[in-house]
Amino acid sequence: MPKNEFTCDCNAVNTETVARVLSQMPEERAFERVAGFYKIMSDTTRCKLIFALQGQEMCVCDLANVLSMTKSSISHQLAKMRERGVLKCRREGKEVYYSLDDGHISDIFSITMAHIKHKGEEQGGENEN
Amino acid sequence: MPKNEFTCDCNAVNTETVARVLSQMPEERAFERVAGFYKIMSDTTRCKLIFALQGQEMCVCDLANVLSMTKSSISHQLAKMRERGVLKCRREGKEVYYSLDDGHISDIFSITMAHIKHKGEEQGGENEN
DNA sequence: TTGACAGTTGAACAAGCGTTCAACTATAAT
DNA sequence: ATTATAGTTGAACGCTTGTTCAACTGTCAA
Repeated sequence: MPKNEFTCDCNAVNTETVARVLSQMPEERAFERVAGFYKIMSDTTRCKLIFALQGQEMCVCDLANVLSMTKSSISHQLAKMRERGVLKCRREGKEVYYSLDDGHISDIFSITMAHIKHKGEEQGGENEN
Repeated sequence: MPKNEFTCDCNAVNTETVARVLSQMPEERAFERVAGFYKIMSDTTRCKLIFALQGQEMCVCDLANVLSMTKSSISHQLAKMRERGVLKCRREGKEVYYSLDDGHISDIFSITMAHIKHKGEEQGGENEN
């Protein structure tokens, strides 16, 4: 992503507004963190994993059963979520148990779930894999 | 996405837990909606647009200036967000003004921003485009 | 009508991503 | 040691996605 400094191809219309918003804009890094946070929750498989792990820890095998997916696929996603600090894990014998590592995740997830339920079926997404 | 019914390649370990979680799982459609919601916020460009539009409506040209990006690129993203019900727009002369169409978006966005700020620099994402 | 500017749109391209597959490690039981 | 099961990992595949480019529409002013 080159993300040049001046790829903008037009002049501002409301210069005051532009200046004000520009002065309030957080740094690039902040947006990367927020977007990254949302990205980790932007997949149905990972959403299901978060849902399943609300309430108790679960091993890979059981999660694979709940989601009807292969251990490999689940493991890849769990690793990604762990890297991001969303999940933590501990080994117990042959099994590795995963659990939510961050209360905020569960909170935000619940809020969003409620929001979605509230919005209802009015238009729901058609094209989200 | 084939998403077969029985691609799971192992037996459950804690059958009770699996059964309980399975009985509580929302339908597929619900997860698609939640994941879709997060997906629309999982890109730095769109996060910046949401941030910029908290407080006032703005035209494409001004948004392009704030983000230092081309009108085309911005327009593509705005269209996507509008389709999803995140934004609404109105034309005024030559300009088209966009604004947030959903208070929940702003709420959840703010909560997440605060959460990210709270987590601080401890590990921040390294690989999010 | 012509020109300028705001905005949209579709095709194309490259980068990113989720699942699959196969090979691997780790633990436990025989 | 051998076997079985739980889990991980990297490469490969195909699909998705963000930006670019060029051509287009819409509005206003001269």
